[in-house]
Amino acid sequence: MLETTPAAPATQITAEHRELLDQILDKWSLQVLDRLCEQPSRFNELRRAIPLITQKSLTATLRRLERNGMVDRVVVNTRPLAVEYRISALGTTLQDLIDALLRWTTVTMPEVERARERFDEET
Amino acid sequence: MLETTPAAPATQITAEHRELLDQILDKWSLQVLDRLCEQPSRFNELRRAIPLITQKSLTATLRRLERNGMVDRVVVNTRPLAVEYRISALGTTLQDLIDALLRWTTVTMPEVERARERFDEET
DNA sequence: CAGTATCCCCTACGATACTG
DNA sequence: CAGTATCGTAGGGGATACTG
Repeated sequence: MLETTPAAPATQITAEHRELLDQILDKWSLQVLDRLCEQPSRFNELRRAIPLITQKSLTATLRRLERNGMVDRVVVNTRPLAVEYRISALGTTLQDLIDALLRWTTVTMPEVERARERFDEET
Repeated sequence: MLETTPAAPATQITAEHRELLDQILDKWSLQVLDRLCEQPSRFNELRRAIPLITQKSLTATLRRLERNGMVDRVVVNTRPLAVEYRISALGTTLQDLIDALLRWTTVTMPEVERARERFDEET
């Protein structure tokens, strides 16, 4: 059988793909990354920029992003100590993707809303 | 200081943005959408294409995608009944984004792996 | 074939309190 | 300031059984 797609996209989603995306497209990461793409920020600056996030979640999100190499944690040894988070070189490769996702949601939202209404009112 | 980015992206992530993305970038949706972009599929075809998904999760995923207007559910009234899922017009607007995400993960994965090792071995 | 219906677990997240 | 530590909960998802 020769009916495999001629120009196969070579994009099979594996468990690894999904795991990585899960760590970067999770509840808070996009917002953190988006902010850090604009400017390096300190811990409490991020909290203020993302008002609904809790300390715990922000810490967890930053650790995860740091572990995956998306964010650099820079400790400035003043007293009291200061910590700055910056997008990493690897992290910047995400910027276009994030922008594209945001643009997509913005453009698509109205149609989605209508689709939901249609779906919901079908008894 | 005039160093604000000249063409500001105007992309503030709101709760609505995140809610929509959560419904489309969740655990199984990408795989389902990816498959449906390639070809319309029946329920059990999807199960076979995505071996690890459970019936329950597949049903839930398809309903959610249908509700958001990404997928069309077409019932063919044969006996026993057949149901075909197809990507919708709205859904196809996601295709490039999904491809971009997959390409990004594929390209980035090795560096991420190295970053994780570095992070993990720092005691 | 294309699903519901249960039960159950686990963990992601929030709330709150405390610390170097 | 920049976090840990602890407790408690909601719900996403799995396993299994059943149905038009």
